[in-house]
Amino acid sequence: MPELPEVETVRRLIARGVVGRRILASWSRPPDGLSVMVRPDSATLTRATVGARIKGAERYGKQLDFPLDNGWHLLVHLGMTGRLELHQFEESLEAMEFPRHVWAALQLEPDARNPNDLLIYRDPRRFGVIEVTQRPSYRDRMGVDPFDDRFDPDEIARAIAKRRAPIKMVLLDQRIIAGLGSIYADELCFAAGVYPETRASDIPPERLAALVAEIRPMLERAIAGEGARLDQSPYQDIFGRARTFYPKAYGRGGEPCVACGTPLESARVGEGRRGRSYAYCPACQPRLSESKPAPETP
DNA sequence: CGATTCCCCTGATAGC
DNA sequence: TGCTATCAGGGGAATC
Repeated sequence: MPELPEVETVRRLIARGVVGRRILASWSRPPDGLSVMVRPDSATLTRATVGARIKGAERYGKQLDFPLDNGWHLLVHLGMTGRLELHQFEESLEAMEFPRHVWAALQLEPDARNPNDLLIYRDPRRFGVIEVTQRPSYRDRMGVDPFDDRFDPDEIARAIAKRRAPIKMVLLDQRIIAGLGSIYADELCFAAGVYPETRASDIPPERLAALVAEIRPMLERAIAGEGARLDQSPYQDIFGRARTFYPKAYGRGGEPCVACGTPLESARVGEGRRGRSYAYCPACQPRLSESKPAPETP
């Protein structure tokens, strides 16, 4: 659920508090037999981070990357419910009792300008991961980030047009575009007037071009608003900030279309556990087979 | 290669 | 009040 704009917001907020600071100690919760949250393990986290200085805070797609001055990288993927938080640290890490769903913590060196010196990784749903590596490889399995200099709308459109899967699923494919998720896939389909289950290869070229052309501006607006505002969602908050990018389609099934007033519909694309829900306006985003929107109004 | 399916997790919510 | 079933979803892995 945190997608490119939300991850970028986290990056900016965290960067101010951590870049340039040294890591004094680390803690991670012992494995419990379920998903491993800290990779490769607690000992390596300590070996890689303690004594090192955080050089920067970078993002590619939805991946956060904190390069350290000892050659290691601290990587954080927020998954669906992951958070990075800065807190004021009081006692020793060993003595602290961390709340549920906190998987790792790093104690930072004191900084007169910033009283918060404890970086926490929390993730209730455990789809995220925090890891250390000396050779980050996440870019190898990722397509182009929309803010990368190499992002070429024509090239992206050509890649999309080769796919026969539903456009919503193709937009979610991180190997083509890195950073989109369910929210912005829905929003892009809405903005371009494309029915989300349309086969990507069936979308008229000029319409697909319009959709792709909207990717960067839309993400820019969302970043400016510090992420998408999801009043219905329990995962809306990042740092308790007021997010001001209001989705026009995502999560609005049953509500009126902002453009024409028609009630939006919600449905699911893809079977099984990897299916994704989506919302769309049946009037503004007609199916390809329909030359015009269905005349009947429900 | 692409398309499709199963899986991991738990908070929130609806239904009984 | 308490229980149970359902849903949400990013992405790895396996399968077709």
